[in-house]
Amino acid sequence: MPDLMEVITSLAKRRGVVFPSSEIYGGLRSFWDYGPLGVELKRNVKAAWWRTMVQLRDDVVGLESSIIMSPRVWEASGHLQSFTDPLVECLNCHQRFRADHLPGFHAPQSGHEEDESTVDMAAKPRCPNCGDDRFTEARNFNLMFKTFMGPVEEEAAVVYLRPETAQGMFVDFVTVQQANRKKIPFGLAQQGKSFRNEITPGNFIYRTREFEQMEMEFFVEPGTDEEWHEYWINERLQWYVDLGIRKENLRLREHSKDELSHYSKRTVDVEYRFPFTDWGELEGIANRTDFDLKAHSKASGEDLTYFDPDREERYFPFVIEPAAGVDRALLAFLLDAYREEEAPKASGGTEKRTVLAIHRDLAPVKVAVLPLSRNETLTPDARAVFDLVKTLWMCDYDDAGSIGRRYRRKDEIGTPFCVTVDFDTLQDRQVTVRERDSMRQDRIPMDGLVVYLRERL
RNA sequence: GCGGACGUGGCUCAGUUGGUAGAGCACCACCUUGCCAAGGUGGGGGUCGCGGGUUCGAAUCCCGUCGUCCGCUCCA
Repeated sequence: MPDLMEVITSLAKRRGVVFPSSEIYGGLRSFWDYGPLGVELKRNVKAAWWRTMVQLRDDVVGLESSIIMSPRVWEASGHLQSFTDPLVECLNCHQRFRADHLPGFHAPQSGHEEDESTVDMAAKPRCPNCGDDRFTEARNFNLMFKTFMGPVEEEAAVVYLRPETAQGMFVDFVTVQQANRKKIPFGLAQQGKSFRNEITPGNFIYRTREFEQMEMEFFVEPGTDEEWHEYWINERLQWYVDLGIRKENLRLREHSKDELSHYSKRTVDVEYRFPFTDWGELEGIANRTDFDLKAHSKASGEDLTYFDPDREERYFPFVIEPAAGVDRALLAFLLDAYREEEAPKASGGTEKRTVLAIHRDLAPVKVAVLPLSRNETLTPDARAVFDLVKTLWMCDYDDAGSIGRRYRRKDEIGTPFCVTVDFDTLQDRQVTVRERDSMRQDRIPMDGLVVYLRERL
């Protein structure tokens, strides 16, 4: 098989799942649009997450905070300082490095993100590539997108697009906790867009500058945080398994001390075996301790502690955060579901069959209604079946081309069930239901179709 | 941003030493067909990424720019 990423990227474009943004202007690097099937797929990924993380639990509630927040949020959270990478370029070979990753480099004072600090040459860091010790000045590069609020582009009106959804949940913690009478342990869950001006985006929708997150902040009593951390690590790994990702393509990876985020005490990633890298992160489960609530308390002057009625005292809860990327999860689901099989051909021999064996809950279209041929005697019944089924599931009506061709088209986009109306239907009021994975066919009475499908969807 | 490769219809590509664009697949219509990518006929679609330059003339040469892929780096 040719490179799987190319196959998936091409399939995504061809079938209107995902394609480059602003393409008529040559595209815009690292931005992507979701077409009709992509939207459905993405909505399904998010819905599946919401269902397990919010709907099926009594200790997690939802939130939708704004993308642009007070700039003071990002000062307090540490993102203005710590989301800044000091970059230097080797004057000899022009390779670029994070200055603070070079041995012997003295990190510049962080502060205003546009400062250019002088590199301490006395320390003599060496280029890891060519060994030269001459570098450009360190340039602080903040990963947050900046924009201006109000009519005048003045410094006072600078605001940022959020680089994570989490801060909304910290800032709103007390309000939700009190308004909804939540007792610890409980969590706030949120899905939404985040923005990071990554130095090097790429690999299709794996790393983009505009992306969607699914994050949950779980507030717990200090001392129980490590236990809860373990709990959520396992829950989150299982979520991907339950949605059909093969276990051998998943693993957990512990962050080393020096790669921990500025807010984290311990982080474990759920990783997927992406084709373009050995293992790539799908989701990070971090123990954020009481870092954020404390920081916001201090910066805002508001008391963000929690009163524990059992212990009869106030404290800052610890936070366990499973933070997943919607787009890269979607990519993993696509990659893992893609199959090329040999299927028997009518005229003998076998032929390639492309199947997206994606979990039913994620499939963009659940049912396709296919009249055996485009024929006005079949149309009324076929339309009637379509009009019924579409009220319950995303449904396709397709009468263009041969029946075999249409089955293959539906396989390629992962439609789990095809309902075929044929000439016998006119007499026996039965339809053929064909299942994607097994290619099994059942003859089902039309008035029992919904029950049949409901049992399998 | 640096090094390397590359940008021709929806997809995969061809295009000879510069002479004003082709194929297969896909798509649409009609006919035929009737349960796993069938056949026939007809059809739509490309200012050859974009912008300059050289030339009588450029998809083919030069410059710039945008974008893609692989490395360096980063995270959801």
